[in-house]
Amino acid sequence: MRRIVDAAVGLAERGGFEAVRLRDVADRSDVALGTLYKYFRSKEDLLLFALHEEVARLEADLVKRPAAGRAALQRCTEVFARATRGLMRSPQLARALVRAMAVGDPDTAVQIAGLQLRIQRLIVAALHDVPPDLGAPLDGNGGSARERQIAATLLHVWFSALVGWSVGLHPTETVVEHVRNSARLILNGGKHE
Amino acid sequence: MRRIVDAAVGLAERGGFEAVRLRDVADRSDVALGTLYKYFRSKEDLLLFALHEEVARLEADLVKRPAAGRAALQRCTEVFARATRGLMRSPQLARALVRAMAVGDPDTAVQIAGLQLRIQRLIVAALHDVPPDLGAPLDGNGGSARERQIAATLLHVWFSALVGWSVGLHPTETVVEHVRNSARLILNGGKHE
DNA sequence: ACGAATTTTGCAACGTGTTCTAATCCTGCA
DNA sequence: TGCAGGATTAGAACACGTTGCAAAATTCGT
Repeated sequence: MRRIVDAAVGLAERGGFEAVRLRDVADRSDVALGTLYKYFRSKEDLLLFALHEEVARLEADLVKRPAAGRAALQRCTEVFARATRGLMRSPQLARALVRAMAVGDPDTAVQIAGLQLRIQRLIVAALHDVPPDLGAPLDGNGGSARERQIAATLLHVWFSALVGWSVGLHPTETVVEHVRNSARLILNGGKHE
Repeated sequence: MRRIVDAAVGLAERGGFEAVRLRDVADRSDVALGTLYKYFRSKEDLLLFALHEEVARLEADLVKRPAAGRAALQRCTEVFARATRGLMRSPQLARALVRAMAVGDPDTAVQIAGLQLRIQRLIVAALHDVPPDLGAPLDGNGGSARERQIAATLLHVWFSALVGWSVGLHPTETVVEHVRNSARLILNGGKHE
């Protein structure tokens, strides 16, 4: 099962979503197609699992070295910058993962919701200027209501920008730009410092 | 070609994205599969055309009866509310259209960009408290920089919320709620009036 | 009204996600 | 050691987006 995920990620890194042909994944991981479908209900499910691991990496990174900076704007922008950079280690993989989020069925919705909450928690922590507490319950109750609202909004912006990028609307750098601009708008009233 | 789009929309209204089987669309519109592919490069392309018509409806609606209200917050929330209500006339169709936006290839990206700009123009107009000028160039230069930034941010929130809804993350009403909350945060500093 | 160019048609074929099945391979227990 | 129950396999089969192609229908200039 580790092997399955690794094979899928390997293929996605090379050729993105379409390159993850489940027959190939099965071959590469020395597993029959049926077995693969026993572990993962669909292609999206499989890629979502990879995304889960990616988020875990981000969490670990932010616990070890929390976003620093005097202003909340700086800190939360840094979280998104790091998250984006992490994803962009392999743009093709990133595209595949984003797509998996965007087309999931209701089956996968639960996982997506979980991922959202985890990232939101990271942003709230950055706004609050504390290291994220991975042990805290995922009920979206950390931080103040305002902080949670800011985090939710920026998360939407980030996601939407990622989709836009993955579809070919704009280049890599623009993703973080969008988030930064929105964060400025919210936290600074829109002024450029 | 009208017939093609109508057939596709009809099927999408019943069963969403998956129900739009291009063979069925071809049958229903008395057209061969090959012809269909001459007009539309892909399933997404076809649905995006339907979305284009939906946006045109929204534009016409907002020109005839611009969003009213004393506060910018009120007006721009109303734009999103009307847009969402328009889409939700048929939730299945809405799901199909949202999905088409989220998975387009670079070929379709241009159209998506155009749609974005048109909606953004509508929001800027509402913020500015003038009826939208559909004749204005689509270069995203209407309104002040701040207004454009607000519109861009809220558009991201709306889109992301729509994707979340279409994937099964949350119910219909939540979509506008998300936008309203973000708009409050930006325009009112987050206070509930 | 004729012939050339273009469009449309009908249909077969391919790729890939997904499902199904019968055979085979464990694994743990008596 | 032998066996029951579950997991795994190989591979066929199905659905649907997409492509290709040769024949038929339509359009258009003259």
